[in-house]
Amino acid sequence: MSHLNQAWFQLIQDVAAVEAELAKALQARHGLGLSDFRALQALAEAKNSELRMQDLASHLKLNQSSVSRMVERLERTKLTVRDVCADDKRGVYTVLTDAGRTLLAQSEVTYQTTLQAQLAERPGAFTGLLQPLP
Amino acid sequence: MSHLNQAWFQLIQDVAAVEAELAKALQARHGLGLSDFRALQALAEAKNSELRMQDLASHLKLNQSSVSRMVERLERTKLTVRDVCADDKRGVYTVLTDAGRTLLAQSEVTYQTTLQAQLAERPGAFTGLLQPLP
DNA sequence: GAACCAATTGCATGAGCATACAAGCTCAGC
DNA sequence: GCTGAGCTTGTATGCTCATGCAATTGGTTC
Repeated sequence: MSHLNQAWFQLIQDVAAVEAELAKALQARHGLGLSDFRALQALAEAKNSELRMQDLASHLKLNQSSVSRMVERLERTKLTVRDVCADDKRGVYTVLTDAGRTLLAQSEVTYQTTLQAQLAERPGAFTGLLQPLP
Repeated sequence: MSHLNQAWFQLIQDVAAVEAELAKALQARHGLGLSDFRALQALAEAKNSELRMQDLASHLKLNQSSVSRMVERLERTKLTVRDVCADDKRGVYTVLTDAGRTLLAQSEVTYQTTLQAQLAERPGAFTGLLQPLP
């Protein structure tokens, strides 16, 4: 196996391990999946805390159907609500609720600290990949 | 969102995109999943081209049940065969067949060229992977 | 109405968790 | 020293979940 090949395999596994820890922490402490968390983040950053399904999909690099189902989950737990957009009735806005904003704020602490801890545990694994090289 | 946070998100997406391309290429040209491919690689590198389920699992960082099902797939397509080990009758070796070795050899070309192409398409995203930083 | 776009729904896949099952090992008690 | 209960180790199976692709439904635009 070539050097590049091995390096890639190693990277995949390091990335996967960190992601798994992030997912576990969010799930355990806030009952939130990783994609769900990132969706909330995207909404919070969006204008009016709302996005169309499509925009959410392209931001998260998920396809329409996955987003449709994800939003279904988020709605079931009252973190977002759907809202038809007035100007184009084909479209649906997904809007962050107050509950969603609150949970997001809490989750972000978990996410941030877990991420830092995980990176610290893997010194060298991501050198050059996260900090723009000096 | 913090800088680290953003950088991580970006890395995840780049990695996911490359992995998706690898998976698509392998599936399209050889009818092989990415994990399946990596399993064949692991077997080829192992002594006698055989590994216990467990060892396969720990190498691929998959859990035991996933590997059990994966090996089932590989066997269905005649790429591997199961073989009980004589010394510990609880154990089962998964052994690469000639067909498996042949398919692997072909797939590795696809994998390698796709990987290089993908990395080349994302200049800067993976600096530090190719040349270990000086 | 024809072509198009947005969102949802049906179906298949690959993965994890919990559990069941099977083989071998240990050791107390006779 | 033999036996059998209980533990350990290795594999398989049932269920569930998130995701992708393909087909569908409903609204829009020309």
